[in-house]
Amino acid sequence: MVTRQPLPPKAETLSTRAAATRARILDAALAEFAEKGLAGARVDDIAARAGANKRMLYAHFGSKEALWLTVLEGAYAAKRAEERALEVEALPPVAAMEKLVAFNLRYTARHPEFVALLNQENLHRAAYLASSGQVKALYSPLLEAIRAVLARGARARVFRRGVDAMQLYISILALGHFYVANRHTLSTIFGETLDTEAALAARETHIIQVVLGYLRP
Amino acid sequence: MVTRQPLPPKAETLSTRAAATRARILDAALAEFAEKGLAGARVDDIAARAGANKRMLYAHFGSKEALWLTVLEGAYAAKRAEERALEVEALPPVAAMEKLVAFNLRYTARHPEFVALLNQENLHRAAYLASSGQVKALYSPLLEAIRAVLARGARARVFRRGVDAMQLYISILALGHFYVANRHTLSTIFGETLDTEAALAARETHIIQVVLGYLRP
Amino acid sequence: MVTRQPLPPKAETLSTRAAATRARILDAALAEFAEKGLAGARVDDIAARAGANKRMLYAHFGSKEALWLTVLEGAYAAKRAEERALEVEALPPVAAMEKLVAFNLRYTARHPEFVALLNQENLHRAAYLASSGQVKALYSPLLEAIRAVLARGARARVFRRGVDAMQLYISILALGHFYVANRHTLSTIFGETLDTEAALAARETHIIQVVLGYLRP
Amino acid sequence: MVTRQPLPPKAETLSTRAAATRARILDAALAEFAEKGLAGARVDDIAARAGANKRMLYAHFGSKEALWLTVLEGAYAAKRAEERALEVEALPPVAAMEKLVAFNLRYTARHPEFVALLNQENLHRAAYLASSGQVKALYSPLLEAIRAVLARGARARVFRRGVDAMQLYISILALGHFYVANRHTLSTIFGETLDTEAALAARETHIIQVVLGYLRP
DNA sequence: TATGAATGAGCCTTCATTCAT
DNA sequence: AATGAATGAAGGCTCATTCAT
Repeated sequence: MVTRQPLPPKAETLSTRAAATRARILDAALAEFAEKGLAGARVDDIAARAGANKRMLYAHFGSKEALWLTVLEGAYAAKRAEERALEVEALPPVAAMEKLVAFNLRYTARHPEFVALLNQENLHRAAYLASSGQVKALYSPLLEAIRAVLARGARARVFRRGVDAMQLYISILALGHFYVANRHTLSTIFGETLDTEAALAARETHIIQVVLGYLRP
Repeated sequence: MVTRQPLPPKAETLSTRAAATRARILDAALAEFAEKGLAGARVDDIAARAGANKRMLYAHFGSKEALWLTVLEGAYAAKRAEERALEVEALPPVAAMEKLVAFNLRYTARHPEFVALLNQENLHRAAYLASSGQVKALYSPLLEAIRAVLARGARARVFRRGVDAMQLYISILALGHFYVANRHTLSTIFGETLDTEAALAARETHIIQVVLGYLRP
Repeated sequence: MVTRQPLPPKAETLSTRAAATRARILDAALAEFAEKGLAGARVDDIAARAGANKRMLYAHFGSKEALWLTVLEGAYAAKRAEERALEVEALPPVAAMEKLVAFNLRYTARHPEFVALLNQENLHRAAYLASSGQVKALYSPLLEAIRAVLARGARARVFRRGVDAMQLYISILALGHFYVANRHTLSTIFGETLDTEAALAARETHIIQVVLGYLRP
Repeated sequence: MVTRQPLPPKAETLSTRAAATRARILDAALAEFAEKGLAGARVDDIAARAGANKRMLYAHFGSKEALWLTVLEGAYAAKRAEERALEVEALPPVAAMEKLVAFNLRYTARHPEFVALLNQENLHRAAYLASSGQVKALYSPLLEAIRAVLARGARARVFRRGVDAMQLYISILALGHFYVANRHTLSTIFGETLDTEAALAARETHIIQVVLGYLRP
């Protein structure tokens, strides 16, 4: 007679469960890191948010800092994925630039965690990111795409010549990112709330004008 | 006849010593906070850097967080003091803008601690700054000055009309600040060193072009 | 020509001032120790209450613990002084006992600091008091006086014979002191406020009945 | 046929271990608090006495003060449990009173920690106990029992009438508790050792005489 | 005598991490 | 894979005491 086995833990089942735990921990870590920074984040709180045991965090990621890096890479990848989906290469030059500028503001506004992660990582002089090697590959194609757009615009005489693609991209990032990253101190300093949709729309209009105004031949 | 010396100014002497200790602690705290953030900074390390007893830190400032706020206010005040000294209101419009843009980049590059403080404070949603009330007063006059420059420029037909002073100033801050704040992650991503004087000069040229290009009528 | 000396600090003046400072420190220490105990009391707070410099506390008393002992001795001496002034030896036996019982309750109620000091000192197993040698001398005459009253009462057949004076005095202390010392926990436990004058009067009636009821032949 | 064992009761096992740690901490805390009071007690020492990690103290009790309250409640509950086991309601009136008086002296003598805790808690004006709400419920039944004994005694004409149960119980507590609580200062003052069994027996005889002498009709 | 500044040890509490099951 | 208990090393803060004037 066969002894009835208690539900055999199928490999698939287990790995599915494990993957779910892993994903929950990552989400929780993203939120916690974004709120409190690397030093301020608490491993206990991450585990609690994830509804997981603290030990699992170590089983999956090894350490708080390794978890930080994984979260950081994920954030970069997610942003680049959306940015790539814009397919600016396929648009007319002016529309392409408008889209790129607006996207960078709106994405940042939608993902303040991203901003928080970057700030922290810069505080650490990109120490964790440097050990990644994975992020750099994400940005080469983008610069190529921007160069192409600039060239098309110049040929069509809607853009000035001699624009450095990297400098421009940094400026585009800056005009959107800085606003969102510093919205709290800026709101305090200027006594205006910069978080509303109206304020964001005003900012969008302004920075599109700045970039396109600059690019005019 | 002997001139009797008045009682030596003990109070002043003492407070001079105390003031020196206080100043050393502030300097040390600025460095420590900039390097490690609020949560990452260590009170022991601040005291050690200052060559002071930890207890004095509490005697003078009450808590780590109160010290943070004092440091933050000091950083804002220092920057605004230099910025005010530019006296942009006294310059021709284009020169004024050029100077403001260049100053903001250069100051930020010279004072990466300022950047680090701001990032941290934004992570805390400006909670400490909000309780200050002292910083806001620093920026009203600046906006007035920028408005005046913009108006003069528009009248002289070297600037476009309808430019929002606050938006423009935020953009000026952004173009310089973001570059410096994110120089580590940007260097990693783009595989170029952005810390050199040459890179900084190139950035200066670019952002002046962006702002003045945009302002063209 | 004679150089005019600045006000010569007369010995008398100085010692008067010093004595005043010393007295203020003692008062402050009594209050602080009574409120927070020996371990809980803060030297800074004592100095602040006394309006004196902390250094003076050390100049006058040497250490926190020495100050504690001085305060303790003073408290005992003050109580014994009032108790002696009752002159129970001069009263009829029953009236004498009534007076002694009532006094011990009322004094304790008027001087909760005394209670607090005793509790603390017992916590330390009378370590400080033992090093005093001054307090013991205060109580020998009292026991003698009680013995005399008991003898007179027995002879007059209003008191039972064979009563131990020390046990009785401890009981008299207990019946008053315990009530006051534990009024907070007792109030909590029994849900009644024991601090009012009415409650105190009821207690007084009760304990006089207990002692005199017991002493009945 | 093999009896399949149900899953080993992990939860229970674990909680058993945890409960043991918790109990060791409580014991250690009782000793430490009794010796040094709340302010004087050292969390490190409690953990060391318990053979536990300091962190566990916080995991189980949250704070030093919460631990204090738990210890205090436990001490009250332990005493009341023994007192309840006397079943004075089942005894003849005089025997009941004798037993209650003797028990309170002997329990206090056997548990000087209880005395120390009470003293401290009164120093804090019962602040912790007040937040408990658990202790009060322990004493209502006792007062009822005493009232019943007094009524029986009065009916049997062995006790006087009109005795207040609460006052009497406080007196019973006082006569035993004060002696033990103040044994160190009293020994010092009267130059006799009050800690010996002989001294305790003498005290027991005396206070039984006091209470029963008072209760005589 | 009196003062304000300074000190170093130590306190309560918290943290990232690991063990035992 | 998952859990709850446990750990040791700090971390922020406070204290009694002393120095320099």
